Amino acid sequence: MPAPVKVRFSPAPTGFLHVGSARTALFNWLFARHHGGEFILRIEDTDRARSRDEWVVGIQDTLRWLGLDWDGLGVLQSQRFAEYRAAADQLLEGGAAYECFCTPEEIAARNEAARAEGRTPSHDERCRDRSPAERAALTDAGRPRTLRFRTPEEGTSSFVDLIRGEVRVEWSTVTDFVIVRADGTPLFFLANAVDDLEMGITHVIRGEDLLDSTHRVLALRRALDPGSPPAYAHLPLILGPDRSKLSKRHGSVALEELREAGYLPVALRNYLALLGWSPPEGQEILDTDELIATFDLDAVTHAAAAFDHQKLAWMNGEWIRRLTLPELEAAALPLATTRYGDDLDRGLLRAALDLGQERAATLGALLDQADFLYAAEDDFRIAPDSWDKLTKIERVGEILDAVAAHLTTCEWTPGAIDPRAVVEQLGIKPRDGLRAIYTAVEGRHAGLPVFDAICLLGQERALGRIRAAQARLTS
RNA sequence: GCCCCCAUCGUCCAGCGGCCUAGGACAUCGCCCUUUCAAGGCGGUAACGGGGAUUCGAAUUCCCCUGGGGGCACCA
Repeated sequence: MPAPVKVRFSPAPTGFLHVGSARTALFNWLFARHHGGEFILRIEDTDRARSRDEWVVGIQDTLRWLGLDWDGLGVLQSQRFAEYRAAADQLLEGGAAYECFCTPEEIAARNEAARAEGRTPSHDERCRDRSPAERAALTDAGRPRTLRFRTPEEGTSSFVDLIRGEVRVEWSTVTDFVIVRADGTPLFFLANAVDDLEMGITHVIRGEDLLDSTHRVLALRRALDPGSPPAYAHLPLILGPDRSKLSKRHGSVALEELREAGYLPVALRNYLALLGWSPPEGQEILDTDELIATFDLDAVTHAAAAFDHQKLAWMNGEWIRRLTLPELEAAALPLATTRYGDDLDRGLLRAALDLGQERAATLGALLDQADFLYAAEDDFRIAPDSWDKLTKIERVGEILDAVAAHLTTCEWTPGAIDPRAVVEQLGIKPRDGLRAIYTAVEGRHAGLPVFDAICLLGQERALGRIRAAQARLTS
């Protein structure tokens, strides 16, 4: 029986969760769930200066919202410094690591000098073989002291990546690296290797930006433990639409922003899963059970993928349409209360969602179309570009007159409110004439089906808005 | 500069030596439907970066070039 799968998602709490990390979390989660294994959340907050508690909370909150539940309580590396210290001592005693007395300033100056002379900047490892006497003298002189891991001077490092196959690099191009800061706190390499070992992580699935560092982590791991290290799989990176590094400049890349814009977790999981992976049958729309059932690291792409907001929006629309009305209402309620208050009219919300469901790409866009229902008459505003369009409609005054007349006399039920006939009597095609009504009543030239919208709004308010438009037109 | 990874339509993927006159999806264009805008239906445009090599046969294998991305921290 193969060892049970155990993976971890290990973000640094230095900011919000963005689509790249979210995709990494998702792939780890899918892999664990597919194999019936464990998915651990490990917060890598060894850099106390950059880590913030609020980001720890924020990342957990976003992960829960995304639907990626983790097993166990979640681990904070900042609470395990004693373990890392013990491991560091072990490495120092065994000679795998050594004390380095170079200051950051000195190293920077040497690199600068190297560049000036046209040489490749590289750590010179001058502290590598200092005698005990030298070390004592430097310590007595009050020099700061870091712990550096000793990498091989020659030979080749190689490991088999689950996605890319064998990856190799010459040790001569890898310099010794710091594993304990001068202040005694551990760095990523140390904490990472120690935790993966102690937690029994079987598979490390992470971004390709960490590919080169794997050689170093593996060397450290070997110095710590003779057993088999975890298998590694490096995911292709997610790029911006222009294929450059993904950043704020490219629009919403923070999951929280997407959440606020009204993207559905199920749609996000679906879209993110398809960025760098595809199921055997090639379907585009997959629910989470299907994702779990068909996910396979072997099918992960090798090349970086560009993040495409348009496709995400399309997919989100697909998922909005698949929701039942109660599900849609539940999904939209948090955003709706933010807009309209906690005591908003739920019946009105439900009716608006029902009318808008088949056309919206995001919950936010859907609610944009509902704003006119919640606007008090004093606050009701018509979008400038929409008003502009209205004024250009031929015989718009006559149209508004006719519709107003219809609304004063017609029965006030959903089916009875239908001004198409009166518009047609003017010799105007309903298609062309009705555009004005959208703007006058809904404040925008494109929105919810206007007959139903008028019905929801009520006779007084609907007529009031049409008359206001007429007045503005003649003023 | 050095090291590593990668390379099929604008974008995301399929293709894993013959089934490819290269398939699907998003986007885009046209038509239909239509209570605006959408959604939906139908149809179209659009790609194997270049050069060698292997082979009866290459998008699929190998090499070089080019291009893109990543790494080279007392960040992770």
